[in-house]
Amino acid sequence: MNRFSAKSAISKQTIRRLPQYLRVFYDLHAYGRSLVSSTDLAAETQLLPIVIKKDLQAVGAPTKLRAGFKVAGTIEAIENFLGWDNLNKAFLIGTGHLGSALLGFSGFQNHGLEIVAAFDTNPEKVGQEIHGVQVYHTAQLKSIIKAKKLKIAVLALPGSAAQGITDTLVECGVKAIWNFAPVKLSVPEDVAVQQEDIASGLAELCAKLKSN
Amino acid sequence: MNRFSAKSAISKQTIRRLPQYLRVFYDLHAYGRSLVSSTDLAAETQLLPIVIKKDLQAVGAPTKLRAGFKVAGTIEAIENFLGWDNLNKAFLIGTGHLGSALLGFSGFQNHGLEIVAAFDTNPEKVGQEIHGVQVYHTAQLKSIIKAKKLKIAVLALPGSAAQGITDTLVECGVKAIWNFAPVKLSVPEDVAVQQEDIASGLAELCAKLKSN
DNA sequence: TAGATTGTTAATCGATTAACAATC
DNA sequence: TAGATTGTTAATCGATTAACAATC
Repeated sequence: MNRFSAKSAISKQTIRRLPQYLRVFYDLHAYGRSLVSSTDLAAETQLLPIVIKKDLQAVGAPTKLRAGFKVAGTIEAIENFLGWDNLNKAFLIGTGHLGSALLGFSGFQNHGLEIVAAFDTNPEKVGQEIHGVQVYHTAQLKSIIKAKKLKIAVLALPGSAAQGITDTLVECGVKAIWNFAPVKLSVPEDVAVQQEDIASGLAELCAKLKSN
Repeated sequence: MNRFSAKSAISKQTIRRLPQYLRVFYDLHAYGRSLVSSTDLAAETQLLPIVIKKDLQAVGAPTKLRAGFKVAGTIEAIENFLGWDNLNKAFLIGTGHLGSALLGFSGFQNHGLEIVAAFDTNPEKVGQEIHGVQVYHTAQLKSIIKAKKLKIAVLALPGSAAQGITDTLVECGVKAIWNFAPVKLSVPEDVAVQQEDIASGLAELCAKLKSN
């Protein structure tokens, strides 16, 4: 959020909870429920009813007064808010352990993401298919991004290579980078970066373990 | 944090930043730096100096007035706070794409975690070694946990199986669960759970992308 | 000394939680 | 109607940021 863009009324924490709601609502929908109250959702999610109410309100989920949230409409509202109502094409850089696992994670299809190409410099990987996705040499990065008009990158490579590749991605007009390398990336402010650090979660767990 | 345990003075966000500091300090140490100021660290990490000062203060990192933080001592302080100064033995349940990737992630050795066994029900996996870790049948879970006195579990299995396995783990005396399955686990309050939801990060990225 | 830094308290900001009115 | 719920405003809590004193 920079000082020129409109202030988003929706908190980061709310956004992080949305996929959880979505999963519950998919289940409810599959069971044929058409309405669900925040108290029922609270039992299911271990969140407070007021948190759920506020979160769903924030994305404009439709309600029926005194009866709860409309299941089908809420799914639409969340998917629409996140842009998950149609698939965004993305590509992966780095097909090591983590990268391969990401390619095998079919769940992304439910999350608006379709990985249509992968890149690596390892000659044993280039030319192969991993979980149905073609692996190209990183040298082809620019031409393929431009040809396929890709805007979303997933980075699963060593920290030392991440910033260099990022600069290339920015040049090619990539607008979103999901970064699993343990380095903070520098990008222009019109490029969205989401930094994942698996060690943060482990640190939290270890801190909890010590305090118990 | 329940109402009986002492209130931890250190915030969750601070804890999540500790691994990042640790990486920077390892580098500084490797380069032979013995002192570093919070302003220098700020340039490196893209955090504010005051954030760094407070975070490191919270874990008791040693300083030299007017000169900054002592590199070696700060590494010790962070590692000690997280319990990463000696390896904790852990085990993995579920050797699918993600589980295998976790086994291949050598970085855990730097983060106080050593995965010494893996479990799966798939007959093609049982009896194999993945990245040097033996895969046992889930039926052997109880006996191996007890024999090896394991206290930390890493869950990388389908959501539908997670709670059932968790109940078994709790019975066996497991004290910490790092859960990659997309379900909230119910556990007694003396068991630490860290929930990872990869979709949360993707949701954040998509929200940023839309607002740019 | 001057200046850069840590140390520490206060102010601000944002998210969560509580309270209660409005509704059917 | 009574009661369960959403809707909405206020209070609380926690984390971040600012300000400035103390230090060498």
